[in-house]
Amino acid sequence: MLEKQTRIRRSKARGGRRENRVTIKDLARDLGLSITTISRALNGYSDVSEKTRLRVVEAVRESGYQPNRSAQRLVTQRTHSLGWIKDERAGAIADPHFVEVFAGVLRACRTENYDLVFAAGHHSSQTSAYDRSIREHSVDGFIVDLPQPRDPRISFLLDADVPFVVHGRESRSSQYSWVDIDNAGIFKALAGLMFDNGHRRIALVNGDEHFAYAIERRKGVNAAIRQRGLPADCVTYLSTTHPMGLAGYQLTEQALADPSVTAILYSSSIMAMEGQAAVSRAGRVAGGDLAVATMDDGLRHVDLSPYEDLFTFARSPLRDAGERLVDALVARCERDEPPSGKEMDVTFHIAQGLDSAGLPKKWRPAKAA
Amino acid sequence: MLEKQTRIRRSKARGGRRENRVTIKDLARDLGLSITTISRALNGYSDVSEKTRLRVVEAVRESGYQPNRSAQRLVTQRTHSLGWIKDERAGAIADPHFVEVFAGVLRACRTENYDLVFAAGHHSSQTSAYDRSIREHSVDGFIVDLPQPRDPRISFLLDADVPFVVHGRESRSSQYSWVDIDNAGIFKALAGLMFDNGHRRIALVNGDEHFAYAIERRKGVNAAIRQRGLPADCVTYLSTTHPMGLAGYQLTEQALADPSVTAILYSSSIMAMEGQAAVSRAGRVAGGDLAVATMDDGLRHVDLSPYEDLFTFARSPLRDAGERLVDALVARCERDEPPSGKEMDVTFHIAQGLDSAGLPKKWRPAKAA
DNA sequence: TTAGCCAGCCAAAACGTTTTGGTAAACAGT
DNA sequence: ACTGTTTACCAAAACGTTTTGGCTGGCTAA
Repeated sequence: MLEKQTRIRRSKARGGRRENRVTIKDLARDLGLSITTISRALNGYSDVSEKTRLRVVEAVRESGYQPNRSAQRLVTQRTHSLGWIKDERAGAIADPHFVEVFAGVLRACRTENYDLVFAAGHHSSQTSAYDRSIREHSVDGFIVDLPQPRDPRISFLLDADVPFVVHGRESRSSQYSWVDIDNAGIFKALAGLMFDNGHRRIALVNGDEHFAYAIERRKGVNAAIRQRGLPADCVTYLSTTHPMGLAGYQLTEQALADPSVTAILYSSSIMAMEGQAAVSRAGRVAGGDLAVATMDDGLRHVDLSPYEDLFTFARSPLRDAGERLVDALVARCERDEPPSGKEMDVTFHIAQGLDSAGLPKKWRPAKAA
Repeated sequence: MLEKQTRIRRSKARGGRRENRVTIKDLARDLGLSITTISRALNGYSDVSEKTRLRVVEAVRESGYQPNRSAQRLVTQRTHSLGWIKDERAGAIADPHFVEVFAGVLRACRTENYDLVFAAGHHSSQTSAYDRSIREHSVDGFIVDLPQPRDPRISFLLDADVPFVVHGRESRSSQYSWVDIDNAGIFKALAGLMFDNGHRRIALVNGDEHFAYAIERRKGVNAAIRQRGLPADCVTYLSTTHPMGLAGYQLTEQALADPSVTAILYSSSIMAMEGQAAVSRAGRVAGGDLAVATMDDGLRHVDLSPYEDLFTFARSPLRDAGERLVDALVARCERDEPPSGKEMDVTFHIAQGLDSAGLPKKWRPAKAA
């Protein structure tokens, strides 16, 4: 016998999960109130008597009622979730810097009671991932990280007029919310400390200069030079597109190939640590005949304690930045606040015994401009 | 003048985001068709003529219509998203093993077109995080990883009768879907190889034996002993609750404190690598007078190439496991398939020149039981 | 007493889909 | 010509909330 073949779905089959969850309707029936009143009681409206509100709250507690998010989403046009589409270049999600920000974001999402929808998108298909997500209405706003100078994702999101927050900044930073540090100012200060202690040949071991943060850092170092009227060649610029693995060692090796280099400024404490093998190998000593300063992002799974007194640190925990990101984004999604930028605090932690030029042993803390 | 104080919400303020998205209603109007027909055309029902379907598809294409997920969620009772509530013990999301699984999960989510809702929950509050998520209806199913022998999260989820998949296994593995490797079999095989090559004192550097996987691995080693009638003290058991950082070095140091140990079996390639410093320090040589075997999880950000010919590896990429997890979970959510378990393939990669006892230099590959 | 106000409640509409249960027209078989 | 089947469509209900725009009855002020 042939099956009749009408109304057969090609795709999704409807599963038969048993749903006997308690809805607002059940509560209304049980309490002899209207749905409206239940809803308004729970949402803090003032036109519900205190007595009734307590009855409702009690009923909610004992029934375990939790409003159905899907229904809320539909009617409020809010999803109560945030999207983060991470560029999945090699190692991106393994990068300890990312992990640190991620941890902060997760924590803040929990306290703000937002869901985080995380995805990894290939670079080329990224705007389409945003596009789809927006048209589907699946999140209220996005987190964008590691912007490039004029980042196409940001162009797209600005155009789509959808809330987002950037970890970092690029050219259009007045048009969106961002959380960042004063990269230029910090590196200007660190390089300045070195110059002011008599160093005349230093190396900058920078991150990937395709990204805005690294460009700013280089600019900061340049500013320190110009401010003092020093020659351009007093800095050896080094950078890497692969900040994990061997970069710290190799770039340090390159930096020390010129024996007149007396100070190295690192863009990350991981590279600074990795570089120590090359320092020893070159017969140099950090905190002895070599000054080392580095940006410290407060990576909790990297143990810097052996270097606490040998390196100078500019410290600004990325985890805090992660939390701020969520706060800023939620402010924008929920209360429609105008774009705002936040420069995270930086504390300077000055190495002892670091001077190679007979100048005062202690660097004075600097205030990032 | 006093403000009238009626109907003031305490919490959420409704934002005024401009919504001019195209809905199914717009399409229906424009095409002169009913909403039903549009919906059915798009969902692959056979009661729409091919001609009409093409018109619909074309209109969708040019209008950029994307069904509103919130509405779909409400009516279908499906969210098309998966939840992963990760225990946020120290270093959990920084662990390279996790990162690898995560990468696989993300990739599979993209191909399956599922959203991943990721959260970090403190151990104590975990079941309540699941509970809330379930009652809110915010995901279709959960990923659970690193089970303990009788894991309370699994108890809870079984009880809640909600789809989930476990990376790993514990006592009740017939009741849920899981993806795992044959931990006992693999470690039985590796230890067996060592014994069969004449080693009589070996060390097991295991992971955290609070977790099922590590317990299984120890059992596997024990089985190898029993099978050969060897004395129990031919294995030194070592394990750590902090597999990152110094554990590899320290445990190796401990293992080699007994100079009669001629082989070390590691639970992770990271520990094996970290242990090399201690090996050198003890004046021993991996692949020379010390046999080293390790589980290799295919961590892509760990460069094992220096050890390719010195260590023996049992290899099973965690990324693949991540992809399987999603496949298994989607099968369960979408098609309500019964629980199924999957043991991932393992390939053995045998070190050369590893024998310290004058026995054949090549180990023969073993089939994990 | 009466108008006005306020506190406290509610019915119904709306959000944007999917699904149910049809109908009308065309076609086929007798 | 009549009956049944098939094709191609559709109106309305449903999903579970929030919000709008009421209404009622009691209190206050004149």
